[in-house]
Amino acid sequence: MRYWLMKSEPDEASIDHLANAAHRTLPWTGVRNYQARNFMRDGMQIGDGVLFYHSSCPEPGIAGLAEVASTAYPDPTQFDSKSPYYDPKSSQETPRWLLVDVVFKKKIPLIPLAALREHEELKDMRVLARGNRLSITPVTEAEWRFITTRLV
DNA sequence: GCCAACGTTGGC
DNA sequence: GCCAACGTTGGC
Repeated sequence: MRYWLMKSEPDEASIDHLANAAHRTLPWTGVRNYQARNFMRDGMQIGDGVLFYHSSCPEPGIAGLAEVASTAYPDPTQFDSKSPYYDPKSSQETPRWLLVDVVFKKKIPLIPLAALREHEELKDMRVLARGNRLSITPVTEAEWRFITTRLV
């Protein structure tokens, strides 16, 4: 059992979109970074905990809790020439990009980025690291426990 | 809109 | 394989 933080732009897919999706589940489309892909492919298992983070928005921060709901499989948007996530260099035979399904668990009062930075216990969180741009980052069990018991 | 930081691309 | 140029991310 591992823990992750996954960034999403709320205009595209917010915690409310997830809560209202069929089966409260969405495929995590659009990851086009190898490190993030590898976390999904090599690190994630069904049932892993997910901190659902809103990014590139007026109030960035953790907006809810979710769970990994599938193992990794090819992201269909890479094959769709009309999609902004289309990748002409990928092929059905050797898909370059993968995704996992994510299922809603709980909406929480937003924990703003600035609030995360206030806690000594969270100072090493990958998402808070200088210059971090990864859309998926591992979360330690201690960080997960602190956030879900103290900040939620 | 700015800009720091980082990943990717492509010429050599 | 190096590395400069470029594009993207994402907070502010």
